[in-house]
Amino acid sequence: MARPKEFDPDHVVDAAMDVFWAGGYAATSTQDLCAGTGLGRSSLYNTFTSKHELYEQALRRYGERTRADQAELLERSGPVRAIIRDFLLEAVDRQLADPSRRGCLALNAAVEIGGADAVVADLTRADFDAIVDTMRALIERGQRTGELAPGRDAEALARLVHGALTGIHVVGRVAQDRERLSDIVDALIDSL
Amino acid sequence: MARPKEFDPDHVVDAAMDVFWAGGYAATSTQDLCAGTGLGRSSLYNTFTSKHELYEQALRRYGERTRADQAELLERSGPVRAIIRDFLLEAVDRQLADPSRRGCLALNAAVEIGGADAVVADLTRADFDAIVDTMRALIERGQRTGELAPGRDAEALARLVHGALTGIHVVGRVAQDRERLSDIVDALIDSL
DNA sequence: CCAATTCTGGACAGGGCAGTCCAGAACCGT
DNA sequence: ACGGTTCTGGACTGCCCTGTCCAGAATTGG
Repeated sequence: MARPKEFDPDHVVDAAMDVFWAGGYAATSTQDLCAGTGLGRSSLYNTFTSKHELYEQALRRYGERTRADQAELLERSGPVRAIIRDFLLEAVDRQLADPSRRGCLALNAAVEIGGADAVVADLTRADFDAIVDTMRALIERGQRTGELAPGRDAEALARLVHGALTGIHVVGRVAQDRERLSDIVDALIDSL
Repeated sequence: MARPKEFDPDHVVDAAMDVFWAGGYAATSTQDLCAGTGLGRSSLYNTFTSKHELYEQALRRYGERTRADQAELLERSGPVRAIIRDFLLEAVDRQLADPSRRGCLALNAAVEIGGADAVVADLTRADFDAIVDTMRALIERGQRTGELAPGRDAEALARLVHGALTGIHVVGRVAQDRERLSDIVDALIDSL
């Protein structure tokens, strides 16, 4: 019917996600996005309406990815303490292995423009809630199996786990040493 | 000797701190700063070399303020659990009372440009360490008085407290309900 | 009251920004 | 092979950005 696109929009969203992730929203220019995705300006604007729209799509993609990771987490067997511990330590190691320390895209988005942009606020809040839901499910499992003390509020504990994760991502942006981050994990796991 | 400035630079730094705090670094223009401080461009640039320099001074001022708050915290008497709890709940209420949800300036700075700007990374890391130091001092006090279990690593616990505080500031940027934040405090205090 | 110095307001410069536009290229169904 | 449609590259627009400059105003010491 007509000339087909010379690129896969899905891959472009992935590439744009990386560019925004590394530079944030405001400091990333449309030229950066062209360079990072390999598209020309026309193709970018023809497929995605605006910089902001592309950012939203990148955020959505990020949410899909992290939700898939969490679903995989729920399928693991064994002590939930170890599952949560490994999950957090993976975040620590990923953060330290990344030379640009980009942290968590949803967190970065919430902090940078979550206060001024309702759509971004909704997307990031949903991402946060998804992590909390996963953690609550794990904690409830531990309480059922007797691994964890049954009396405590699983939702509140899950939110504390999420708080620890935000600490890892935030402090990890500026900290070089592993202890500052792994201490958080140790103290948390010890507290469950 | 010469014509004196028509403004107090200290007050200007305070005003600039508010402007940056509300809008972040990249999204705040020098015009915004002129409007917020009441200075003309010439006066701004005559006193502070550049937007970035003014941002650094605002960050330093913020550090002074928060360190003073923490020193005051250490002078309180009574159960340290209550002291830490009140400290965190004050952060929750301040966050929810603020319609623009600006959170913590140091955290916002670390997340927005801490990965790319070494000076900002140093300043924010120092702010984080100051909070951790304060919390560790309180926890050690609690361990000495027998209020808290003495065996646990006070430094690691202090970093978990800081993680909870980052959670409050990050989630508080996009959450409206108090429970999402107060749950973190409850679960944490219950874990000390 | 004058001279030296610093401050102030506003105009200005150069560059980068997001987004548009158009001419030509590529494709597909017929 | 051709007509209709969509895509692509690159030039272009208008705006806003940070930072500079300068002419005049304000102040103080002598």
